[in-house]
Amino acid sequence: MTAKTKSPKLPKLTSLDALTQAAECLKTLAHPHRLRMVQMLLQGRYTVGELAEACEIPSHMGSEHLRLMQRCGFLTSEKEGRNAYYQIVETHLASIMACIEARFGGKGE
Amino acid sequence: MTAKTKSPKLPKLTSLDALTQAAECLKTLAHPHRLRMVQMLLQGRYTVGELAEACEIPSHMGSEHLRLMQRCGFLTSEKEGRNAYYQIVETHLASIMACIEARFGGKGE
DNA sequence: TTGCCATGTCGGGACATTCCGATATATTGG
DNA sequence: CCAATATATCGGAATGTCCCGACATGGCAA
Repeated sequence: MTAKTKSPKLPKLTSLDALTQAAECLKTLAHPHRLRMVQMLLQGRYTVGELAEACEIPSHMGSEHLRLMQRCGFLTSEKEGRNAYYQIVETHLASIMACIEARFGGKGE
Repeated sequence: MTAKTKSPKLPKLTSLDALTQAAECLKTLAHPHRLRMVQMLLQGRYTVGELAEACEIPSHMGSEHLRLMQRCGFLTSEKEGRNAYYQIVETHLASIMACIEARFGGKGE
């Protein structure tokens, strides 16, 4: 019955659809190597090989991580000779990465 | 050799250990129902049943999601009669949730 | 051309997550 | 006491993720 509106606070909620999208993106981000790649790409320009080496993984696996993030709308790529450079297009990654660094020791701590 | 420092920009990086922890936490957060629960708990006080109902899932599944987030250090619980109330203890959740809302339509959009 | 290097793609095995039904515990009301 | 409610836990089936070796593509140099 409507009289039983016992809830003293009515929360404003994001739709479950939007949260499902958000969860997809977070899942894509939730990997140590992908986090490092994003952190690097927020600071400079790197090839697949450089990103993979910084993650201590073979470069063909780096390529897969980068493709995942591209599918999800985080990155784009451009080729230069036999190298491929990736760059960030999802601008919100900067602020999310800042939150993560604030919690889990920023760079170098 | 040290002479081969061809990198024009030297990025400051979070350690892979810290990023592994961060990825664990992000993976815990990366679920639509858990995101909604966190969003609600940032605004008020709710029982397991209320949180589960808002996610349109049976309450025993809500209980599992809440336990996951508790293990990860996001939440604590207190019992009151036959109800259980959860609350947020990881303060950084507020800023991360704000980033997510900024990207995926905040509350009500 | 031939061969090498950087990148991208495919298939599979190992492992983790998600969801659900069934069951367990604890508290309240009758 | 018994029954009903709220929460928690267990086991398993379906699904998804991670990592790897193997192979494919395209550019560059000798």
